[in-house]
Amino acid sequence: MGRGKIVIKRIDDATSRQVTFSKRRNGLLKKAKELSILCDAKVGVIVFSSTKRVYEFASTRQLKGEELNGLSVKDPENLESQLETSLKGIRTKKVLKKLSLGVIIHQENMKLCKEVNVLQRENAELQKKVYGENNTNSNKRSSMQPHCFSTGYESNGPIDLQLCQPQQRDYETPENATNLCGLLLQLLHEDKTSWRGRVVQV
Amino acid sequence: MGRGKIVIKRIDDATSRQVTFSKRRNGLLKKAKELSILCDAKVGVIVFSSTKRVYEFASTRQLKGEELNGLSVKDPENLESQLETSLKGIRTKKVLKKLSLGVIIHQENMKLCKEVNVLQRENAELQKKVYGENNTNSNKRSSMQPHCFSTGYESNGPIDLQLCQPQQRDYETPENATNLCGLLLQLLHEDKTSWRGRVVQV
DNA sequence: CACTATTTATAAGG
DNA sequence: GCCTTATAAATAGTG
Repeated sequence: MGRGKIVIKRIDDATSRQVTFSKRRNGLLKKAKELSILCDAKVGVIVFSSTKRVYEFASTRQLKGEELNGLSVKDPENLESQLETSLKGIRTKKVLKKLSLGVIIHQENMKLCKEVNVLQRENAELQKKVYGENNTNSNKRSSMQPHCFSTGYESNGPIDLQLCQPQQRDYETPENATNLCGLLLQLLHEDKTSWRGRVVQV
Repeated sequence: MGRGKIVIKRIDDATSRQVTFSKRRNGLLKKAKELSILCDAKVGVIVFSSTKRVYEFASTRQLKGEELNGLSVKDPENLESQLETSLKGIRTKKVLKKLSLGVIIHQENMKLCKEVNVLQRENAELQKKVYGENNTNSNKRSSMQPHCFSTGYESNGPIDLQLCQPQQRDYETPENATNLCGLLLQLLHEDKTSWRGRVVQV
């Protein structure tokens, strides 16, 4: 959407990158706001510039101060109200459930690992039969490890909140993270700092 | 940007709203991804549909398998310690650790499900070649249950823990405990007291 | 930062 | 959902 078409890859020139960052960041935040309004959805966007400045949009926090102080607890738009509803009746068991869920997901993970390994062996056998012994290597896969973290999940390393530090560009170092957790972390962090209007807005 | 101009206000018609939600959600996630790539920024986007599904994008880097080997649910020392550092000063760190682990494991589960499905398809093909069409049934293993995603877990895909529910629910209010949205809300709930009654100035 | 030529997103409608 | 098309919006390149 401009004078010329661009390829989506890191912009090398620092100045251009900064300019584009500024433009597109605003665009993204605007879009986020529009989506939340048009479709009545809860949307959160957080952007860390390479200089570690934070820009964000969060639809659940668009309420004005007065709304947050008063009746908003009953407002269905209010996150807290949602929490209230969502957690109705389970509060006393929530820790147990969380643990249960964790265990179950973990068990499922183990099961899936086994399944993958079995299938891989089976596949290898079948490949032999179909293509002959000497071709099996070409289809070899590395086998799964017990806890199944070997496939390189696409998300995070540790969460980096030290926003003042220059950005590490060493991709071998697991230094930063953004994903759902990171986002929520930041949202919580923002809460901690009172959500004063120091960032954004559209 | 369409056949007609629209005003940014809640779309009344539910169907239109859903359609627009879908389109704009995809657009937003795409933009987020582009921004993160072009400008080398960390970007997180999370969208909760009105049906409680969660869509997210988070700029990430691919971790190498080696970095993740050794991480386990029972012994998440690596992650924990990394989080410990990053979350210094954040009072919700305990919650967030759990949350991070949960999300990571969940994501891993998605990948495993995908992998299993791919392997099964491969297997089926090979079986045909080896044993012929009419024998495939005899070797059919019990396939992954519907709790597996049929499509890959991508950064902008919907997350729904209910689809990954491995076992019969034998704990209470499963509808809350097995839904990611619910889980997140639940986890956030632990921090609710820090939100409640806070004066927010915009 | 302003300007616009272009590309991109998307509203409306199969 | 997916496809098409006309049009609105975003924005790349430029001054």
